[in-house]
Amino acid sequence: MQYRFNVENYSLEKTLLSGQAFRWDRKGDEFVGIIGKSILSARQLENGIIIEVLSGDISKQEIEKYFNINYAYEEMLKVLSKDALMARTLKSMTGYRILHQDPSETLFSFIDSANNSIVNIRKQIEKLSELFGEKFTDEYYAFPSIEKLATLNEDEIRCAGVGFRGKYMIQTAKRILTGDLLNELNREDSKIAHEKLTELPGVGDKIADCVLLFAYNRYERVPIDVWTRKVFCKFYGCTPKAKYEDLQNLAYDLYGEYAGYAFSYLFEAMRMGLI
DNA sequence: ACCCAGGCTAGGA
DNA sequence: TCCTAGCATGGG
Repeated sequence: MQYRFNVENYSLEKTLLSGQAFRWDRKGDEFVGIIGKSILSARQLENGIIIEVLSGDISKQEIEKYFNINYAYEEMLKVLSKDALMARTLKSMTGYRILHQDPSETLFSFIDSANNSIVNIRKQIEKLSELFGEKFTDEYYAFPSIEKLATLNEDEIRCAGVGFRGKYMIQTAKRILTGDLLNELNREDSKIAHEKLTELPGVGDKIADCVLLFAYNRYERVPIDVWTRKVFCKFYGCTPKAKYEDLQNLAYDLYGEYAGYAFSYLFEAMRMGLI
């Protein structure tokens, strides 16, 4: 099955190969990725994208949700462009979008991101899936289930190369299975959701916000890492050791419901030396 | 041999 | 409340 979405300003390269998702690869002029137990191919058009389901039974609706096809992107551009710094940053990264990924996969992927490099995270997630995920077709494995992660011991999970983060994944998996946290977060205010996420082992302020931004469509949340702090220092007069919550509030005062989008652009631009 | 990577935790000031 | 050593692993 193949779907064509006519959307302006949707860059597959910027979106799928950025640091928000880890299971997409460029294969020639297309991008191939895994969502749940489906394999998808994405191709860039001038005024849209084509998504082909290579394997699996993912629905059109689920694809629209994952890619956030109906997000009011133009409105976001319009509002943020009133700010001079944002206007030029947006232009340098046009088409970067925030996806709506699976909460569990996003959570465990970003627990793996602590003091890690994107290249390593990608390798480790593939290895985790190979070792502990369901094999749904030749060479392709789903991301491990929470139940499976909860049964592992530290030695087993370390075979995926995740190092000290393995024990956090196991502990967090066990904790989640005692309740329904990941679903409950949908109904929580963002600040409460952030607090609850940081109670999980291996999840601090920054990783909690990655999960909220990339898996719960909380576009007002800003994952504040070393690069984001550089942005705050260089353009907003902050000091290097400003408190996380203070920076978070400043971002919201500046850009409100678009703060997460704004700083995702600033993050990408800063990392690539564009600003 | 070092240093760094989309940080977090525990322990002490 | 603030500060930092240590953390596994891979790559420069």
